[in-house]
Amino acid sequence: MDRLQTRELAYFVAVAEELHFGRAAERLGIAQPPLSRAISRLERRMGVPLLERNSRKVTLTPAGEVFLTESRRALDAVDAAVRRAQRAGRPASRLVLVMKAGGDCGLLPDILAAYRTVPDAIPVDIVLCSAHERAQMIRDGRADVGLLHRSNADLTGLDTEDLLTEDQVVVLPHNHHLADRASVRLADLEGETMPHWSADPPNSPDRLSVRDVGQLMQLIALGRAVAVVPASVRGQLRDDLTCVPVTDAPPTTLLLAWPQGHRASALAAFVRTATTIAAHRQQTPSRIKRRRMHATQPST
Amino acid sequence: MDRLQTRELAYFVAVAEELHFGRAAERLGIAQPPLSRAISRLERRMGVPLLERNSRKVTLTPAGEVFLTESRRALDAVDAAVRRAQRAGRPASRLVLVMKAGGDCGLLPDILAAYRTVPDAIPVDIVLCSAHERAQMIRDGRADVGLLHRSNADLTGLDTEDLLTEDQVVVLPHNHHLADRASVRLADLEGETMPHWSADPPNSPDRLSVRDVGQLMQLIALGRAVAVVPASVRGQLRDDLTCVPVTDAPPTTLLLAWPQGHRASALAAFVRTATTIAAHRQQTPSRIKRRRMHATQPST
DNA sequence: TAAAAATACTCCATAGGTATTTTAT
DNA sequence: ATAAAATACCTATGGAGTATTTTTA
Repeated sequence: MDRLQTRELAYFVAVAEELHFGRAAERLGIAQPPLSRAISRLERRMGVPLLERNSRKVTLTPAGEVFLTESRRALDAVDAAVRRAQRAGRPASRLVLVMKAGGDCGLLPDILAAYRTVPDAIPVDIVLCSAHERAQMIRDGRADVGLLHRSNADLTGLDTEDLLTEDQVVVLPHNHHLADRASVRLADLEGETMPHWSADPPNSPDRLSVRDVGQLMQLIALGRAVAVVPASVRGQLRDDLTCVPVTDAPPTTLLLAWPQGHRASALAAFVRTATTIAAHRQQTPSRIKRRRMHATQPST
Repeated sequence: MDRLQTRELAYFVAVAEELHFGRAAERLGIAQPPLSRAISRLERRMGVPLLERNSRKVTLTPAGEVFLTESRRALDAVDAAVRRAQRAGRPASRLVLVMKAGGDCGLLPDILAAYRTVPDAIPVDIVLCSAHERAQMIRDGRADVGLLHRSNADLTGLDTEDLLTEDQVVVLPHNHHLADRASVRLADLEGETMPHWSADPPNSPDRLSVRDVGQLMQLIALGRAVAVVPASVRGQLRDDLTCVPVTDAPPTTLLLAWPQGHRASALAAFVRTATTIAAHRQQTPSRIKRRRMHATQPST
């Protein structure tokens, strides 16, 4: 079989996401019939049915599920190829760093200050974005490097370097019955609502979901939820909230992530600077252990 | 810019590899003029020159270098999407394992025997291939899982699990001046020729390169080279060769690798079985340490 | 019976071919 | 002088549009 074109992947992704040929066609800016034809030709060429359809609904076959995730990954890779080549062409202009607001554990000012003193340092652009977007932006070449928490993200396709490991605290409204405790255990939080991070606006109101820290804190202030977060958020807490250490929550790790296998010298210098600063910082607040991953250290 | 088609990536890769529009066109099965046009349109669309050309030679710009590696990766991802979906469509037929001949440290028979007893085990196809092909085959979906040595391979895009760690020995012809030593150090091998693994037939005869163990052993028997290899090759040595432990060579790690993020149940069961068997085996020959990577353990 | 996918057909944009020119060594 | 890329011009495959039919919940 000759190789698929990205157009065919994109068409399939649209249909698989909409589960409706008409809406998918609209999203793609084409008419419905050519889309139907493209998909059936795709299935014929691949020799595998990807969708079950009748006149009332469209569903993915198991092969279709696999093809959806794989196609997304492949399209990302194509887009990343272009973006990275373009960046390499307009030489070493800026380093784009993605992070969540407040997601730097207070480490970033020192890192930036130290990086500025490095020979050949280039300006660093900070892009703030919601939780799930960060890894994506690195993967598809829109960003060069990101600050993430290990637990928070899917790290496939990224190389990483741990910066620091923190204990976790639970954020509570002042009137919560655990708010005055010196510490709590996870078991004490049994039955509390914990929102999950969501990329899109809430679709199912049955589970609480938030897009950013502001939304999360709002829900906690309203008594609708609590959240276990890294201890460093203490420094940026609203007046109406308080923190209590969670003694048995696993420590969480802040890490730098960048596209797998990338070794641009500006990136390498930034990563080295950041790990140095983080290692230095990690000395001071004791009881916190620092671990190092095996990830490839970029180098010139 | 609208998204590139894989055709355009493939055209660029051909030109970038051949560094000659005529030969690249021939390889692609098209005429030279459309290829020239396609590449210049690509550069115009991307806004970045990828190739410097004059009538005598073609060279890659820095952006072109980046685009070459990124394009290869993207094309792999597209091919992998198809192969994996096809595999998911023809349900759970066989597990394809790639390895180098003799590259299992004698572990594979036990692993296969143990895996056969697992519920829902499926047949395992063994594909033997040369050193560099293995990671590639896993990445592009031709294989499900592979046996590799850490040092030997580029592990980007793969999840891995260490199986066992071995000390290394140097393979020598009987008449070599170090052949009777109880052990040697790396410094003793200073000045010896060490072939490197090569995917393609030798192109530059100045550096010795080999494609498989047979070729390597042949060169050693001829006194043209020596090689530092994992201790387990002792069991498969030709009569005219001998092994001497290298005391200060870093231990080498045999590992299982599979496509990053893949969690098919058959694969997960195989990985679990293999690590269990390897852990068990590792007990017996002492002085060898076992380490575990952080890689994602696939699970149903 | 009605919403939605599949067919039938038509058209044109663009991938690709052939012939030729330009360019740099 | 010549090898090799670029340009000019032509052809035709197949991607996309409109109109219509088929399907099944």
